[in-house]
Amino acid sequence: MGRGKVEIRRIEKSTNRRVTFWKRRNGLFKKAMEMGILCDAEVGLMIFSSTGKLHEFATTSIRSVIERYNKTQGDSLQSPLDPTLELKFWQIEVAILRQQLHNMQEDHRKVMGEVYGLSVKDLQNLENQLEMSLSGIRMKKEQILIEQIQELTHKGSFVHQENFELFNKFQAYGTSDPNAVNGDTISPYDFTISEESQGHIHFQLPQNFSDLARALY
Amino acid sequence: MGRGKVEIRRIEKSTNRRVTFWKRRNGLFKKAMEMGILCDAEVGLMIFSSTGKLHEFATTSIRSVIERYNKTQGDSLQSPLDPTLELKFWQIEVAILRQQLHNMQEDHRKVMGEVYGLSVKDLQNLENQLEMSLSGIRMKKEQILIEQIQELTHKGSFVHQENFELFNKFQAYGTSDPNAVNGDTISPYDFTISEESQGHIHFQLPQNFSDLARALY
DNA sequence: AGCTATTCATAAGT
DNA sequence: TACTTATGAATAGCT
Repeated sequence: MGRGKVEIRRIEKSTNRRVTFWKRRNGLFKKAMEMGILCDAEVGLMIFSSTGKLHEFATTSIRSVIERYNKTQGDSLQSPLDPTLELKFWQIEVAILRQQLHNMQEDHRKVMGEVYGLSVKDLQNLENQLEMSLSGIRMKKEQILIEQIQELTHKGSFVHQENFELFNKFQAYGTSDPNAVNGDTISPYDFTISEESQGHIHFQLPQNFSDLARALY
Repeated sequence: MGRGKVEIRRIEKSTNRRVTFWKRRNGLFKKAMEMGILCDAEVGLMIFSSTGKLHEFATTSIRSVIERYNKTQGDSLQSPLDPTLELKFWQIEVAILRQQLHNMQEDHRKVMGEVYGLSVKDLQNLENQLEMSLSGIRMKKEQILIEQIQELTHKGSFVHQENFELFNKFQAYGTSDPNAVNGDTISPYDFTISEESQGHIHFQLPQNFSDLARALY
């Protein structure tokens, strides 16, 4: 990355080395942090620059990481320190609290996952099913209307004509936005059944239903 | 980097988390090594994965890095020379953890309250509004039917009779369970529009909608 | 475990 | 010293 490929070997020019050190130090810290967050890991990073200065990063604290390291690796080398009873007490206290915190985090994640996941899924499901359901009802209605037309076709012309006009009125009611009948709105959550270009009836869920689903993501 | 930008937050799917952990672990080690070589630095990196396993990298050795760290930083804290300060460290650690635990509990309560409360409220709201909305649509339909009757009343008896029969057919369609028309079920989530004793049309939400609301309590 | 499409990091340049 | 940009690297989502 950067202008041209770079060989991995000590940068001789100290100015360049210092500049690169800072750039990469920051990059490394960033990635260490991301690793900690993304993968739920405890990360500790210590860097001594060529001038001897310490640069440290840790998701928790370096000391915590070192402690954990010592515990993991074997206590033999760990403590040149005097383990007084009180010291031990506090260390145990820390261990207990860490455990509690960990459990709490697990709980929290679980609940979030379940509630959010389940709700969204169910809501989505429900939305789809409502759409399918209405679609089914609409098709049946259309079918019935068509049957009516066919029935009427077999009657005398005058009566036919009269009935056909009536049919048209019903159809106008049934296939156009009901609000259009008198032009006002029933409620902000009305279903809208609107006539589309192909003459298909489109069932639209109340806007806020989708909003609700989205909000739960 | 990768297909699409990624939010820096805990990866919930453990499989993905493990995969990402390894990819990034290797990336991090590589960059740590490059930093060590390019900038002539001593680098130590410790990572505890979410399963608790230790992953370490160092240009020299972790031990060396820790010792240098202790020399540079916390002679007083880490060394056996001052148990009082050591004690203090652990006490502070306990205080920090307690605070985190407390915050976490607060968070947890808040989220539970909001998610559960809000969802149920919204769902209830939505259910009511759907009912109101359908009720409004139904009333308009009835009004239109009534107008049709009145119109027909002013026409000749034969035509009137014919039309009235037609009207009755539509009414039968419009006020009875649509499933009754041909007897099958469209979907388990169908709205049902059923004729009640007073001839009122009752809009019934899909059963699972109420179930959903209840489940979220 | 490999493969790309993409985003990211950063070496030079200004 | 800090900002910009052309490029090489890292890696997320898929198979």
